[in-house]
Amino acid sequence: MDSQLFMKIEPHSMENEILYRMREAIVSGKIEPGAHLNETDIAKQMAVSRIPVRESLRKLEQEGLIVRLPNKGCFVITFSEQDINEVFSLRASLESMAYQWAIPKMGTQDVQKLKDLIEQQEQAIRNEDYDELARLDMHFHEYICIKANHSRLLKAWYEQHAQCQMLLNLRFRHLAEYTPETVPIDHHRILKAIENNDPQIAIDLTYEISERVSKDCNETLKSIQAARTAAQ
Amino acid sequence: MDSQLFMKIEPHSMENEILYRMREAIVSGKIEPGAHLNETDIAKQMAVSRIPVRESLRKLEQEGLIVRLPNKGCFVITFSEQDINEVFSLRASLESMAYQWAIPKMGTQDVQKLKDLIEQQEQAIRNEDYDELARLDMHFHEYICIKANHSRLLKAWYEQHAQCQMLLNLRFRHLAEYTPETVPIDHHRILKAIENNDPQIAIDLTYEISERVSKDCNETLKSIQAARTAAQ
DNA sequence: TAGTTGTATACTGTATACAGTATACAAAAA
DNA sequence: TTTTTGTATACTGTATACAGTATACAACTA
Repeated sequence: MDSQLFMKIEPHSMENEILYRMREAIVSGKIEPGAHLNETDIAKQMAVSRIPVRESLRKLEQEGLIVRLPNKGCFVITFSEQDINEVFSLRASLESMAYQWAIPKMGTQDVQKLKDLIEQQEQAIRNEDYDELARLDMHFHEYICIKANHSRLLKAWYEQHAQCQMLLNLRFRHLAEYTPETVPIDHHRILKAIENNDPQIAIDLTYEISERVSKDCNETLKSIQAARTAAQ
Repeated sequence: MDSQLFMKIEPHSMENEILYRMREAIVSGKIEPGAHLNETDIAKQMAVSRIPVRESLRKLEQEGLIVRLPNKGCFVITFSEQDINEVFSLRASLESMAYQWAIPKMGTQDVQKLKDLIEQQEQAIRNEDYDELARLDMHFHEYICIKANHSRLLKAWYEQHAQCQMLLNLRFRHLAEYTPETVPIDHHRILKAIENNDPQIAIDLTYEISERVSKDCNETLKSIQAARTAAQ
């Protein structure tokens, strides 16, 4: 075989499939926070044995999306005010580090790529496609974290990010006033800091944005709790 | 039962036992970096089935102590220069955050506790008990990270710390000039910053120390590699 | 001899089966 | 009626068994 005819086949374990589906269901909110995840049920639904389900649950536990209680099973994480503050503050701290590592390495094609992402975000807002907006929002930050070229930083960021996504989805479903325009506006400001090769401004912005979103999520949490106690 | 007669029994799964033992063996260097971890062998040695061993290996993978290759198994992590830089830089970044969160909360009894740890370190050096010194070194930083009262930060720190310990053990076994005195000296300087309620100085010190230790470990790595190529 | 293919072996990945534990609820006793 | 105890049930934790895959090496072919 002297030329590359076929694409590489990725080792495709069931576990990755299971993991991916469950993570999606939890992050998107299809499974409610606090819900009990029954291994046998999940295994039956997906037509696999409990073992790969268990192993996926382990990974989700490490990612912080579920909590495991010995001999009781797995439960989707519920966020307290402290949890929300933790998630966003740690994410902000990790992104700050990412800016310090990434900005010196960034060239014009990186700036262009980020510019494109912002434009796509504006388009998504015009289309009222907020799922797409959330994805593009994520890609903007992800791009910078990848550019930092720091695998451990990236891994830690992904873990916090999954929980952020979960909270942002929760906010989107429950908060009346949703202001999608803030996403590209914030990103424009960050991009400017990148173009000026000034990590410190990007870092200050990150903490500012983080603070704001954290506040938003806390309000959402309170309104959900208020609605729940009112219903009872 | 009107009074507390018996201590609570912690749910004691085999897995925790297995996890603890394997982690210790890897961090301490009893198992060489790069070594293949055979599930069946380990299960046999510990007289358990492969399942709890597998689950422990998953956790070690998430902690970054081992690498899993699909259908090939688990291998103890080997550190490249990039890995070493990553581990120490991320740890420094996390500790910086810990200082910002912890220092405002610290009182005289915290300072006293840290002072005691430093004294114990000096005693350990006099006793030439370097295992104990490593433990006390760890406790100093751990105390601050716990005081930050940020569970996600603490979790991320523990993950980096396990790899740091592994590298420091490697250095201890291979590096000729070992200067244990630096540990309490550095800690004295950090403690002073804490007493002065000045996180920024503590942060600057952390990066300085991190840089130094990182350099040391990289040198160790090179000397090990040089010894290996010479042997071949 | 060099390169390819077949085959054995040993390992991981998954399925099934059973043991251990938590929980809810009914029955019994105070 | 309230508290305690027994019991059933359903779940997780673990063991065993087997299927799928990677690797090494022998046999074969050009």
